[in-house]
Amino acid sequence: MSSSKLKRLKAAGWKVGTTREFLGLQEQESALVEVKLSLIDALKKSRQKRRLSQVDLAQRMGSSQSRIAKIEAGDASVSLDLIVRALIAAGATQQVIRKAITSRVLLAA
Amino acid sequence: MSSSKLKRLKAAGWKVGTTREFLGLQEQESALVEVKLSLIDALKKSRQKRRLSQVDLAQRMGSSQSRIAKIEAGDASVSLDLIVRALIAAGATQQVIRKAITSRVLLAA
DNA sequence: TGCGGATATGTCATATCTGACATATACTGT
DNA sequence: ACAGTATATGTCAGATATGACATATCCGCA
Repeated sequence: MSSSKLKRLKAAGWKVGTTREFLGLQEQESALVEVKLSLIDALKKSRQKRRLSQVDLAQRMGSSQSRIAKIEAGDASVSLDLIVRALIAAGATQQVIRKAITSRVLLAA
Repeated sequence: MSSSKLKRLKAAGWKVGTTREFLGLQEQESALVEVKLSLIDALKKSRQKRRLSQVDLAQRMGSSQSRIAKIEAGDASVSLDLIVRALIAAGATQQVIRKAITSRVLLAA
């Protein structure tokens, strides 16, 4: 393939490399949502393992019970930052957080 | 320790359980920053490995070159959501993202 | 049945984040 | 020196996330 044609294709937004080397926007969003959900799952477990109420956890991280409830409910208004903050405040270790990152879309290899 | 005293201590924000079972707010924030920085490092590597310019990556994820630059510069205005979105758009795998999560504060075990 | 603790849901003013734009700087090849 | 490409920095209006509050629901337990 000529260099100029390649340039035009890239400019038009085409994936020039290997098929499926990159995810589309929709898939990217799915991957992010799955990562969030798996972290939320880990959060619930961490909090319960430490026997913290939502109020306890909220205090530890300077938030409120209602927001913790929204985090655990997977509310769309909740950021990844907040989820990870909650995990940290709940005493989750590096290992726990790492393992919790899961996604069907974002393959392991 | 009496249950009522325990309650008062908890109310006052004291760590009642094992010493250092939980991090203070300052440490929590440090841990989050370290996680962000290590993910940013992985992002730079992923992008360069795929030979994507900041403009390329921005297009893939519907953002702008200047924002990518700010992400990679560790700008304080950048959310964890955006960092992970960028990693996904740069084609980082689950494994890469997992391994990138690192923090001196947030110990592995 | 009623009480107390825990969790859920809705709303909102404010704080924070975002893409876009302009512009600057850095590096390469000619 | 200049053109082309990549990256950096500052700004800002609009979008999104946040803690706080009120209130509802759920679940033992006396």
